[in-house]
Amino acid sequence: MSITSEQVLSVGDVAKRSGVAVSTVHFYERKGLIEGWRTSGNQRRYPRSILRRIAIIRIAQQAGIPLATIREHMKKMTNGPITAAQWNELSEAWRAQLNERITSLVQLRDRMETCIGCGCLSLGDCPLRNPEDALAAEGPGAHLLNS
Amino acid sequence: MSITSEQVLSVGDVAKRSGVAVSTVHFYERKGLIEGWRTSGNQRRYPRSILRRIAIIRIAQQAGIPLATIREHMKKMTNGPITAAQWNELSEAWRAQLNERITSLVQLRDRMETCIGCGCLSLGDCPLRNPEDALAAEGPGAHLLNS
DNA sequence: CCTTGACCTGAACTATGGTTGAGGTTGTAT
DNA sequence: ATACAACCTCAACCATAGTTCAGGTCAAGG
Repeated sequence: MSITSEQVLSVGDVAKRSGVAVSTVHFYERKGLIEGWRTSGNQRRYPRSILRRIAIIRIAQQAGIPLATIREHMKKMTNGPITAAQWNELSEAWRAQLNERITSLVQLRDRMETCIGCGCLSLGDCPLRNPEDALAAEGPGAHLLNS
Repeated sequence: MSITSEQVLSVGDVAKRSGVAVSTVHFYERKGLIEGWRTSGNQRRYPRSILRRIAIIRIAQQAGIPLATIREHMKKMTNGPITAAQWNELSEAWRAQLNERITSLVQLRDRMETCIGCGCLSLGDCPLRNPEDALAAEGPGAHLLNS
């Protein structure tokens, strides 16, 4: 065990306990997602609460939130342990985006299933086919359909 | 309108009608996702069915399938218009991955909602909190929790 | 004939989320 | 005291999914 106590963690301790690589801890610190302090010998030290922060970062990433957005949300929080109120604030914001992602994926799945059921690729009313046909019908103008 | 007919499309026609940029058509061709032929003057020409292929590529991307995987699946198809059977084969494969993504996002959302409801950040039984605590409880061994 | 827009290639650049390696320092155990 | 693991920085590199740009060619209309 390293000399770092239960309360103060080295970068290696953080990596082991959080499950991310040491290089990722460096990376998150460079990106302003986490913060710590340095020893007189310039080595990183973190409070134990950094583990919760990293867990939250990974959760947000699973929800599809980019790191830059996560950082903006996390900046509103204190450095110490995360309170329930802070967690509620974060998760509220992320839940909305998570729901959007889920909704659009479910819609896509449903449309794919409809398509399979109806064998509609040769028909004109396929919901998956329509985006393209709508364009073809409009002629050669600017279509702006990149989303 | 360009000289290219209803059946033969230039790269610009494809871009306009499919809604992707010309550079993206080039890119897809380089990556082996689409195929066409060249005029005597080395300009790209595509059959009209390329539009359906590009529509399918975008659908697969929305489902979270990486281009390399899309290419592998598309390689099994003929160059001409896509048949219902081919579409069924593709969508079967992608639906499975889409369902996995949806399932994991829904689980995440549900866990977040449970967390919000119970204010469990300070308790030991929070399903979102557990991954980290499990590690902390195990001590400093190798944890392999990167997934 | 000649201008102009669309096209060509190849290389470089963007952004995201990291990993890897070189070269040097710190810290702990023996 | 010294060896060895863990740490440091900075730069370069990886993959994914493209976009942009320079320098040159092609083709259609006036």
